[in-house]
Amino acid sequence: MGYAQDDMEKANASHMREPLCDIAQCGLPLALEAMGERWSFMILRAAFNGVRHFEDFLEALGIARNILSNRLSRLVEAGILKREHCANDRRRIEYRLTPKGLDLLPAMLALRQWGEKWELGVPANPVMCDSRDGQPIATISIVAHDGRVLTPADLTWRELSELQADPAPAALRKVL
Amino acid sequence: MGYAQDDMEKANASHMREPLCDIAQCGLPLALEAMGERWSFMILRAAFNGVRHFEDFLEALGIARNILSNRLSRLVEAGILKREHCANDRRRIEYRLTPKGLDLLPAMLALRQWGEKWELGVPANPVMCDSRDGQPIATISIVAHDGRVLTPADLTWRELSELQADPAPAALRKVL
DNA sequence: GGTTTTAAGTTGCAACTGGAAACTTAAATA
DNA sequence: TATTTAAGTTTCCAGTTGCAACTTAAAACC
Repeated sequence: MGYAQDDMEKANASHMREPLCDIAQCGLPLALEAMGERWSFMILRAAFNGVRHFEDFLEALGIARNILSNRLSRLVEAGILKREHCANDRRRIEYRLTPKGLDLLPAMLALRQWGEKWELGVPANPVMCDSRDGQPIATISIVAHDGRVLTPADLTWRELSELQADPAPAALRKVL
Repeated sequence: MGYAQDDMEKANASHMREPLCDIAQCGLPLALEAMGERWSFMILRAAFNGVRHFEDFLEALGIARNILSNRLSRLVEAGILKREHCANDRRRIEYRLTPKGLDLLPAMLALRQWGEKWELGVPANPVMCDSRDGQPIATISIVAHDGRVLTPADLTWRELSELQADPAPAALRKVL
């Protein structure tokens, strides 16, 4: 039993889809390598909403069984989900977010907020709130080390070496 | 000339790929509808780095010409990029980020930071910095309305109606 | 104990999407 | 006018997706 998954992996390995940008020392291509597939974020969203079992993902997402199987395996391989047999019912498998998976929440909420603002147009329901005071969370934004909110015009790229040599240079080129 | 793009659109329309989640009033599926394709974020990254012309995207990304053409068209359709003929050289077309596109920067940086932390393992080069003081930006995080940083355990979903009726209830269920 | 049900995953097949390379179109330049 | 450049299109083939039916193993039922 179960050699088809191996075949699928072999097939992937034999002419492995070229990494999105293997030269760049940039986290974005690496993040997309793990999360760039069509269903990955939707599976993650379901996981954040407490979905843990194969059949429940299936129903929540309306995804094909084989694709779900493949995506869950990849997310487990990537260390974003962990796969565990249920103690009381050994047929059941629980997929749970790892710390690495939980750490994707800011990125996911930023995307969600963008979609709400620019595509949905109205506040989505339900609203993500702070459980301590019940208030909606703030918009995810880029902030400086001292907490000021930054816009694209306030940002610049600096070389690591330059940054270490001269922490606060006089003039910096703007990115945009 | 130029009927192939129309054909492509017709082909799309005839059995249009079903939206990722058309029922949910959620921004995430909508965001993924616009940005979920394999190359979309990499194109956006290049655009944020000042790439504006077809051939330059081609070289920067190592993407196939037809796929780039198709993705740029979709990003323009989605209102994330705008397409403009250069004034001085009418062959050249400039793709520039719109405000809607610029607003994806927090999501992109959150993904990049995640990739750096969990996949790259070391700080990527170059570093995104505040141009006012040259310091690296803070980690993108989820903050409450009053600025406290929140973890997944601090978060809860609330219904819009409930939120309006009772802004600060006594007990709230945690999401995770 | 034997049958049925449930959970998870696999297979085969048809349709669709992606990528490489050659081709087209139109504008600029020599 | 001939050539080059920028952007985009077409062709063709390989790879991926999705559906439906099938398999496997454990639990529940009778």
